[in-house]
Amino acid sequence: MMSVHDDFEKEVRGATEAALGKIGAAGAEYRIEIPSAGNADLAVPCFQMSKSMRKAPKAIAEELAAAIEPAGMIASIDALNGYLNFTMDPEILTRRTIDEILESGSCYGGHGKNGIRVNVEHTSTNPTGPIHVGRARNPIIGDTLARAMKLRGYDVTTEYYVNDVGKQVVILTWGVNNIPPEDVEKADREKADHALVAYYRAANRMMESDPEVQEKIADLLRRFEAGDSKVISEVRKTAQRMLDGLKETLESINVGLDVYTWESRFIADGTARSVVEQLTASDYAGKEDDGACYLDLKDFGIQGKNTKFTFTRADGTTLYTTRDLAYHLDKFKRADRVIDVLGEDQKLGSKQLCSALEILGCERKPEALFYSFVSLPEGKMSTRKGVVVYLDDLIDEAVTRAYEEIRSRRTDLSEERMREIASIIGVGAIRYNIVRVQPEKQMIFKWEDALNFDGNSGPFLQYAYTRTCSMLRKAGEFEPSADPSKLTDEYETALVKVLSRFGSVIEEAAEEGRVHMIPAYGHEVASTFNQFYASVPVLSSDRERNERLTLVMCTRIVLRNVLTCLGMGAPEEM
RNA sequence: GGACGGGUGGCCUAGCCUGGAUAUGGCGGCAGCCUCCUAAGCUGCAAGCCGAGGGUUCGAAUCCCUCCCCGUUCGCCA
Repeated sequence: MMSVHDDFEKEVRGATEAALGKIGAAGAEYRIEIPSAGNADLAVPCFQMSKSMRKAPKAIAEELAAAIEPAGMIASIDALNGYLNFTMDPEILTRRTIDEILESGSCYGGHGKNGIRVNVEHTSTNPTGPIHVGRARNPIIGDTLARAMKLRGYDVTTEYYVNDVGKQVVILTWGVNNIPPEDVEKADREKADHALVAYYRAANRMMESDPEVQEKIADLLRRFEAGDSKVISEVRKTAQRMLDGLKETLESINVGLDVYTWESRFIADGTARSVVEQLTASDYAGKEDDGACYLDLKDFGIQGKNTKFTFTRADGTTLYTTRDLAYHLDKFKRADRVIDVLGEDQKLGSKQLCSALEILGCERKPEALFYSFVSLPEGKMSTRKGVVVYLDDLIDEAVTRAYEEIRSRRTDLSEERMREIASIIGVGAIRYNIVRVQPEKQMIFKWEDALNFDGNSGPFLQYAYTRTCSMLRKAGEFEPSADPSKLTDEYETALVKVLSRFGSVIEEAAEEGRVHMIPAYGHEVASTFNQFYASVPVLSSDRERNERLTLVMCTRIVLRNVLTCLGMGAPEEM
């Protein structure tokens, strides 16, 4: 279905071309843009045609404006500063926007099912410790992208790749099975991930200082790589315990993943081995003196000291990226589009993976979405060193703050209800503050920013939402009406305009992975609604009551869709 | 040293891909607004050589070049 804006642009294009013909400049190049100034809806800058027409832009704009009569959706045309400005008929915009929102409801902003299967892999943190805020962008960006794509119409599957292979999980397993509980620091909470990470840290420390421990861990790793089923299942068991803790954290911020794929599977089912065989047979393959195999990727735009990408160790065992290749080949079978949400440290690895896929004759590539790490003012976070802020602690702090806020302003709510709302607000604040900034921008974690509840924040959107709920609750029964002749106030028009843009925001977020557009848009909706709320009486209005309530209803739908996309709760009161 | 990303009022941030009118929004600061639908709100004010310098263009935060600062990376780790 064509949106109001698409239809309007089409009419503007038609009118502009006709006008150019009339003034003897048919075929002139022009652009249509959204004005950065003024109240018009679309504009045609007349600067670029100025040279060939040998006329001042201002004069061209004026001539063009004079050559166009308002018709159809075009309500008025005017020339200003060398721009030809078009204003859309507000009545048409209002009626079509409201009708579409009421008709589409929770699907508003989307496009209907498109049948394209998308696999979004996100989070995939090593199961060696709790999720810390340095990595917290991953689940939040990934989950938001998945939700936006779902709304847009994709058939989305989210997936977590569990690294149950390699030195790190072996160290953890050794620690859990060999260090007595009294030798590790007491965990600050009982969740498995928090309880287990102490063993991981202790094992790392012991390994560094005690050659005997180092040898024991090396031995365990050798048995693991040799396929010792007892060792493999021990490691898997530890990883599973850790993962259960991670899942709990993810659930608490409304992130649920559809599929968990274990890395060890690609060793067990032989697909990693088959990748090795195919790569070895390729023209780019080489072998070190000691037997390690590599691809030389100098022809694939990989630059640096070393263009080699090693895919087996000297002993022939596979490496992480080798197994990741098998994993991607598997994902390609299951989805039409494969998206990986990755930390910026994976950039080279991802590029090597794409080159290797090409060498394997695979025509498809994963689409990578990279984000920069969140660091602390004193430097980067490290699970091993214990220099971290855990996501669980951030959530607790945010919920506690939200609880205090509610208790200070509400006396009519039950304890249970206040706790429930506090959780919705606290979690919303965290998700919003993280997804707000474009992924590639580095972030420095500060408690006061992370816990911001005012202005450009999650609770700001939720608060506007509760206002819509409260008004509709108090209004009781009413007859919905999109009669545009009764919604002519500037605040009403501004609100309708903002609501009408939701589809294009979702399009950009979903198609280009620009998820930070969603919170920015949500803030605009909430802010425009708050201005309307402060200036236009609704419940006490008479002649326009139904139309205003209908507009409030539409705002509620859009805000709820935005909140859903952001994985934030929509509280009826707060 | 190479590669990739970031640098926008005191602080955080949008815009950059696709050049265009007075550079977006927030925090903090200052001054106002609750006899009206929840003040987690609204209104107003102060605050900017868009990292620096060149170039292209009628026009540059946006494109190109050089340089500076920050982050990531250049493992037979994951």
